[in-house]
Amino acid sequence: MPTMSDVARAAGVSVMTVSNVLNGKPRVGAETRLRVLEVVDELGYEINLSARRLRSGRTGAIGLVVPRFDHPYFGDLAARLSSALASTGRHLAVEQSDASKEGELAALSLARLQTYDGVILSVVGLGYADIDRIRPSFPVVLLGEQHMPPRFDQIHIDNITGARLATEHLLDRGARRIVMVGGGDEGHASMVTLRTRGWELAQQERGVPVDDAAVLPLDRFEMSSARIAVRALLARDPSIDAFFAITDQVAMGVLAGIHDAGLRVPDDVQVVGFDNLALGEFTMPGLTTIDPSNAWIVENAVAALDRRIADRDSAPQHLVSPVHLVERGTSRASRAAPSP
Amino acid sequence: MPTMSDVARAAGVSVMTVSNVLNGKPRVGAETRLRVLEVVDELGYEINLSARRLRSGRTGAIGLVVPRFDHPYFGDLAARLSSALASTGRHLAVEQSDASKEGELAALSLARLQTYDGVILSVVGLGYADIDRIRPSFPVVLLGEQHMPPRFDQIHIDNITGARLATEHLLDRGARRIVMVGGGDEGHASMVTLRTRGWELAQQERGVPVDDAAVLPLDRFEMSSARIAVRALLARDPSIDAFFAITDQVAMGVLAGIHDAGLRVPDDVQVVGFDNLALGEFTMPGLTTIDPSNAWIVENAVAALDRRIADRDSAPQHLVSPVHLVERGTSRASRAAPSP
DNA sequence: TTGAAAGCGCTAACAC
DNA sequence: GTGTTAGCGCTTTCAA
Repeated sequence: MPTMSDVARAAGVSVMTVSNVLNGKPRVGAETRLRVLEVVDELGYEINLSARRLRSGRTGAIGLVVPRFDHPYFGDLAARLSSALASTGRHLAVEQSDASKEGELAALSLARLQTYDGVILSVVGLGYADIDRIRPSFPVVLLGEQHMPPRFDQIHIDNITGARLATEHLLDRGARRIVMVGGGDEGHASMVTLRTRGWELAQQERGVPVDDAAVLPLDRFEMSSARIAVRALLARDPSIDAFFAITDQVAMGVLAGIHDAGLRVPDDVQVVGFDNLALGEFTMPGLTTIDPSNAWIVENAVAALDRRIADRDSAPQHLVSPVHLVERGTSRASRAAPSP
Repeated sequence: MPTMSDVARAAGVSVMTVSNVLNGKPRVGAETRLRVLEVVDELGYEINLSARRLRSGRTGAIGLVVPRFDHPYFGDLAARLSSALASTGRHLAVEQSDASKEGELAALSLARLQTYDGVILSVVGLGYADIDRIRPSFPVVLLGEQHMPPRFDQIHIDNITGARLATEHLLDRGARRIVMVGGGDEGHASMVTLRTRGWELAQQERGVPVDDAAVLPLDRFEMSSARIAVRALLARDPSIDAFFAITDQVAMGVLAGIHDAGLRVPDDVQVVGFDNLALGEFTMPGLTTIDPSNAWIVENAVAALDRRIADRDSAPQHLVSPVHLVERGTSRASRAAPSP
């Protein structure tokens, strides 16, 4: 495996010249540059990023830490981030925080974070203390709703507004008994707590009494858990005429549960999700949902990270991404024909 | 940011002793070990992985390179791999090969691969030449059907058998005109070519004439492309009574297209997919599909990689993962009632 | 425009 | 059981 000195020797120059050529430094003769590049090609030389990092600090790699690889929401986020970074000559590596919790080295260990120039960290499921251990000087942007040390940049989704839009929409379309699937009060600002709060607020504002029994908590936000819970609930309470699912994935399970119960969507029961996964266009009928503006989130996360990489002491930003309702067929049309 | 010498100084020992403690080397006094660990904790020391890698070669990180982050098949694979590796004290970082093609440094650049102890590379969409540039000594396991330099370990899915099972199943259930969605002949052993071949073989064996016009090629294996193509096709050819979709994601689009055309599944048209995504349990009706045995693939990929990391000259293995049919509601029941 | 020296933080190899 | 020495491959600094 050739090193920079091998290249230097073969090209008859010093290692510094090779380094300068490879880093695009200006003060190199055109002829020298050409010769070096030829030798690089010839020997198949590739730079050792560990050595570069040890000396200079940079790697060109950005990390994204997500709860799970197999959740489509994070797949979408990662793909968008990857494209955004590729256009600036960097690249993305994605790690999962869930699976490694048991290991000695958490995905959050500084050791691992340090291999990146900066990290975007989805804090779903992570505690304040986990995050507080991260050295303040390390460039991190947090994604998520939890209350986190304010010294970090953080981007929230406007969960309350989103949940409110969803619930108001269902009320507008004639729903009278809306079950909040995956809801609850976790005692702190979390996705679950906030979306449930939005669901409550919308009802209060419309003068609809909020029934705590209409919150259907879920152990895990998986399709199968939701399906089973919804099927059982519908069997014992036929008055339910709508579901607000805490995520689109849960909504998929809700749709299946409704189908299992022999009911029709949206005629018997209406459904609204949250996330606007690509998938939602392809359920039958299409899933009405809340769009959390992933493009906006990615754009601002990269900007915040770049700002922090450039200046580690810049004031931390706390941003809230806009949300909007995407109407499809799982909720009833107001007057016009429903969209496909 | 404290270094190992800081720890050594504070603990009144040499850096080597600190290193030995942190690496769990046996020949360290119990008292010394304890003192070192205390100081590590106190200073918040974390090892510098770049330095370790530069010196020793290992990082504890395994790379997985996939075509796209937002394809659920790879999400599933990544999650499984991550768990498998976590149990051996290592961790997984996932990179995307698609987005960076335009960049100077491909995801395949040795520079980037080198930051891992070993890499599992999904070769969908990558060319022979791309892969051939990888230094033979670097531990890589290839995942995919393309013809690749035989010096690499490679794991294939048994695409022909899978496609055959799918097609035979449709024939068994009374289908007479089966469209292969996403099929084609790419002129070399690729997922597309092989699955199409299996579809042909099954028909030939049953004495059903193979109609080349029944291959519906797709630019991209996305739900929306499939949906549009299927809708259009059904409009002009009502004799179609089944679709074999090249992937489950395509199958999702096929189901939507059939629905758009006002036909019912499985009564009017039957559908079989390929991948056995979790999603397939939640379409209505559930998606009949081919299971490519991801658990088997992950287990064997890790084993092959470990073998190669341990001995870079071990003979390359070419493995074929078993496939089987998963019957759900998009194909007709033979005699018993259909599963949910 | 090019090069020599120093050292980033760690561990292999060997001494004690 | 613990310490010393050397050096992984690169870039920073400074000199030529």
